[in-house]
Parts: sequence; C-alpha cells; structure tokens
Amino acid sequence: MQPKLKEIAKELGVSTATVSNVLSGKGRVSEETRKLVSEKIREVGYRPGGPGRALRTGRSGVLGLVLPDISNPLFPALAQAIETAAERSGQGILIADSHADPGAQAEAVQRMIQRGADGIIIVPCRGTQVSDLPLPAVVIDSASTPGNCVCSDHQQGGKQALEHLQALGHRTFVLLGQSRRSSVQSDRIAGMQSALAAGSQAETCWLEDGIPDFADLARRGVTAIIATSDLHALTALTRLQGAGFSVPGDVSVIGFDDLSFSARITPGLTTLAQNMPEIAAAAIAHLSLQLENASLPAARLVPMELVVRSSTGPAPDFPSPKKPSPQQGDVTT
Amino acid sequence: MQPKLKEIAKELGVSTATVSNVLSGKGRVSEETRKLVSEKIREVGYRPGGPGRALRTGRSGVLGLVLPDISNPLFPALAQAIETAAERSGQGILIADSHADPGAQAEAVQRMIQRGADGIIIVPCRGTQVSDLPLPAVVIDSASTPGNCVCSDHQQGGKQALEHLQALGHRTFVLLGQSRRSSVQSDRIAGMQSALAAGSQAETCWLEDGIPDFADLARRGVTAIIATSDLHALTALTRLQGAGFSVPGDVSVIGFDDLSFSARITPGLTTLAQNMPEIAAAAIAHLSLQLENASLPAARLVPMELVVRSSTGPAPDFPSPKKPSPQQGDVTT
DNA sequence: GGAAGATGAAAAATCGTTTAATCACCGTAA
DNA sequence: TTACGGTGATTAAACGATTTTTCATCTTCC
Repeated sequence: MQPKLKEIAKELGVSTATVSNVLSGKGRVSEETRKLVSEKIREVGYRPGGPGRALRTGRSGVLGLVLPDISNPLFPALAQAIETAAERSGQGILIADSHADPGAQAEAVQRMIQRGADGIIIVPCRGTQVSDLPLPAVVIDSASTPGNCVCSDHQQGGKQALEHLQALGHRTFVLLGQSRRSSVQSDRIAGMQSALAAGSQAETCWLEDGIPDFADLARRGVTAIIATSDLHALTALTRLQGAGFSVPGDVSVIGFDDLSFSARITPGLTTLAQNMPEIAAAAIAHLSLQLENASLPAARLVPMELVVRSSTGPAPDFPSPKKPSPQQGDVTT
Repeated sequence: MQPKLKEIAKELGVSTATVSNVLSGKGRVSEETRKLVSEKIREVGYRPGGPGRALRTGRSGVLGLVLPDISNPLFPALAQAIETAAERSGQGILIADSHADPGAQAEAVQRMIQRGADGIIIVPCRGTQVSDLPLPAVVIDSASTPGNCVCSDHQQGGKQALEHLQALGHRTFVLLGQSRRSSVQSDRIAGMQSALAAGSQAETCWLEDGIPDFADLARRGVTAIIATSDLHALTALTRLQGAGFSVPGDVSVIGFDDLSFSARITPGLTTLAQNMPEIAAAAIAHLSLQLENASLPAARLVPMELVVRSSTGPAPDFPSPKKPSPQQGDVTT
C-alpha cells in the first residue's frame, strides 16, 4: 500500500494541511517543519494520489488521445511524440480508438470525460465535425478541416515533393493517393499540383480505384511517382523493381511520413516527414492554453521536412548535378 | 458541466444513495422510484464521474500500458488489440514509453500508480526484471523471460517458418536477427534451428554487426532468408531485388509480425503473424484475475500464424507443388 | 499594558461517489 | 396493544487530497 497524506501527517505529528502546503509550496510553513516534512516525504517516497487530488482540484493531469485507427503506421510516431510532450508537462495520456466511426468517436470522447480527462487531442475520423465538446479539445487533421488546431502543412509538403523532383529534371508525374475523401491526401495532392511548372504534367491515380500498372506508366513516359504515403510509395517501388525498372535510374519515387521502413529499404525512400515533436508540443501547448482559458492562437501549420534518400534522382537524360546522387541517410530541411 | 449525482437526486427529491442504488442495482429501491430515476438518468445522460468513484471504491477502471518504444512498428497492432480488449471490459488504457531505459520504466510504473491505474500491462525493456510491483501486473515478453505471463510462441513461430521453407525444398538458410540480446529474437531463431532437418544448414547473421551482403550470400547457395522481423525481411528483399535477384524465384524471404507494409509490397511478404487479439485478451483476463486475487494461470503461449504470400516459393530446381505458387493474400494457419 | 498585526499550524469544508447504518412506516402475529 | 419483521428510503461516514477559515502565539508599537 502506498503511503497516504494522513499517515505522513500523523507520523510527524502535524496536520495534513501542513504536509499539503509543503508539497505545493503554498500556505505558511516554517522553514523548520518544511524541512522535516519534505525529508519524510522523500524517505517514504510519497506521491499525492491521483483520484483524491482530481476530486478536489477538478484536474486529473490526464489527457485523452482519440484516433480513428491506432493500427495506422503513422500512429507510433504521433503517439510517442504526444506521450513525450505530455509527460514533460506532467500529464498522462489515455488512448482510444474510434475505429473510423463517428458514433464510436463520440462514445470515446464521453468515456474520456467520464474518466476525468482534462482535455482531449483528437484526430477526427472523416466526415465528423468536432465541435462544442464539453471539454477542451485540440483537433489534429488538415488545414482544410474546419476546427483544425494543429497539423503539418501538407500542401507545402506536396509542393516540396514536386519541386524536389522538378529540380531533378522530372516533368511527367503520377500523383498517387489512396482515397479522395481523405483531406490530408487531398491537401498533399493539391500542393503538388500547385507546384507544377509550365511544361510539366501530372496524372492523379487513386488506389481505391485499383492498383495502377506502374510498369506500363513508366513505359509511357512517367519518370516520377509521388505517393501520398510511404506505404503507397513502397507498393510502387517494389512493383517497379519487380518489373525490372531501376529506381531511381528509370523512375524516381517519393513518399510521405517517413515511416519506420523507409530508411531500411533499398533504395532508401525519399520522403516528406512530419515534424511530430513539434506537432505534439503545439497540441499540448494549445490544450494548456485552453485549460487556463487563455486566448487561443490561430491554427498552427507545421512545415514538413524533405528527407532525401536514394529513391529519387535525376530524370533519365537529365544532366546530373555536381554531387552525383544523394546518399542514404541525408536529411535536408 | 456534466450533471452530478447530487443534482439528479435533488431534482427528483430523492437521496443520492437512492440514485446510486439504482445505478448499481444494489440496495433496496421500489420498482416505481427505480423507473423514475433511471428515466432521469437516461434523460440527462448522466454517468458517474471517475475520480469520485475511484476515490471511494479504490478502482479507477484504468490500466497502464508500459512499452519500451512506442515507435516500434509492432506497437500499433498491440496497442489497438489491448485498447479494444480493455474497452470491452469497460477499462481505459493509459500509455507510457520507457524509452528502453530501466529507470524510466520504473518511473513510468510509479506514474501509473499515482494516476490510479488498477494494474499495468508491461512489455519490459531488455535486462529488467519486473517483480514485486506494488500493483497487479502482466508481463508480455518472451517465454524465456522470467515473470512472463503472456506472449506469442516465438519458438514455435521460428519452427513453422523454417518448416514452411523446408517443405518447399530449401536446405541452405540465413537466419537474420537484429540483436543477440533480444529474447524474442533469440527464441525465434532457436525455434528455427530446432526445425533444421538432416542435410539442412543455417547461418545466423546479426544486423548489429552490420548489414550482410545478401547478393553474395545468394551467390553462395543460400536459397532462403528467415528474418526475425518483417522490417529486416524487407531490407533483405529490396536488396536482393535491387541486385537483380528474383524473389522468390532465386531466393525466398520470410519475416515475422505481419507489419502494415507486408501485404502491400511486391512480392507480398510471407510472414508469421502474432495473434494480437488473443494476446491482448489473455493479458486483460490475467489482470482481471489478479484484481480479484484469484489463482493465476500458468504463462500463456499464443501460437503464431503462418501467413503465406508470394515471397516464398519452391527452392530453385525443386519440383513445384501442384498448386503453382501461393497467391498474395492467402492466409494459412 | 493593551491593541493590532504577523506568523505558524490546526480545524473544517469540500470535491463526487459508494455503502454501512439508521429510520420511519406498515402489516402481521402474539 | 405491543412487539416484530420487512420494506423503502434517508443519513452519515468514508475515500485522499486541497483550501479556506479559524485559532493560538508572539511581536511590535503606541
């Protein structure tokens, strides 16, 4: 059994109020008793218990994290960053999976409230408007989502991806997405299209319509594939390699999110990474402001970072740059 | 503001005890008032608040999940399964990352206790002995870890992997691990070695010693690579393909854990999947037993499941089976 | 010397819920 | 009529902390 405040007080012959005052630094305590008490506290390793404190103060020090799909490979990085940022400010993270279902999402939020979460960080499932929640909330989704508070600048990311390839001489692109209904993917693709120079052309393929024949695309003059996720980039890359094409010799491939495998494949996958620590820190900060009901900042757009590895290179017949080809592991911002 | 028990009681002109009794079904309440109260409860959407209940009952309905590294790509599946299983039994999940550091791990456990967790599920970091925790705990690691409660049968998984390839005519293997100090990987490799038939031979390579030259290995007669993780299998596979080898034509590759990308690459990666729902359910069940201080079952070994995709096939010059080659998406247990 | 102020610490209220103890009432049996 | 058992509901205590209020003591100043 953990030591309780009352026990400490009794052993020392002081009141619980005094011990609590020492703990919080508030109230009036003589230097003498302060030393005495803090010594005892350290000795028995006392920590104030959550429920009692939560009941009295109305603050549990726990935040909810509601995700549409925990098994999404992007999640580990996000969850880790948020857990780290939260712990840094002394808060815990309660997770919930809405299984991409608006009803389950609402239910998850209710459970968070019931469990005493001080606020929630929510990556809303598609088509849900997160509003009028009965507790402070931060929405992480995409810039085009109403109510969004923090997210990567997906559009700028898409722009960077296309510009990177254009600088390498590529002019004919395939933009590869999974679902039209994903606002993140739409933003990324919009960014790519916005960066198209005169004389460049891009065709958009959606995996929800079926997997395109990459080998055929390559034969028809496409020299670069920009996928909205490393997962799709990997699909393209392995299919191209399987069909005998060289990456990046014949076709360059670039992805998004810098997933766990991206650095470990051959060729290393060039990708646009999300700055998860930054996003997490911003989310926690935003939530903290709400908890102190301070004035809220505008939605925060965190830039994406181009990570150049070996899956992108000069377009065929394009004069190669001075530095021959990027080495695996190079990181450019 | 959420409605409180006291408010409901006052509005109905009854005592809080009565409302609480209706909620729990205990105590003595007339059918009449029972209806009245439950109607009101439903009307205002009342749910008992966590902290108050936790304080009184000593149970928070929250479990801690402590992991050595959230960013591990295996984590999403585990976390999702545990969250689902916990929610099914009305419990929430508080996550923490020990960053593979024993000190941080102990600290994380302390925080869980402080936040009122009823018990914890812990995937211990290497070299730590989880024992004498001041609260119910379930350890998920490997069969050879002392104190382990639930885990996949990694050894049997390794055995299955090697047998699968042996049945396809392979005789010369490379067993590919990351770190000798990982008990999970050691168990898997031990299982592989235990299944070697007479005339078969296997060489073990550890990535911590550097990435081996897979192309050279293939040239020297290796026809199958068994990696202890899909991540390493992917490394091998892309390097082989990049060097012009055909998978599985020249070399078969098999991995572990059925990570998110494994089904989406070409060729689809044959792998041994962990039965996460089963593991999660067993962990939660084990914890529930501890909470009712019932007698505890022996450590539970959950079988791994062979998922046959396209990265494994008959050894070169081996008579092909009747069904030509496994199709992507096929699942065999 | 007595009032006012400062100081240190204790007493008590409070948060929301559960639960053991108590109570009022009614019908029934002695 | 009295005692008793059963029923339905209330009262009050308890959980572990924080915080406001109160109280006692000691200075200091007129």
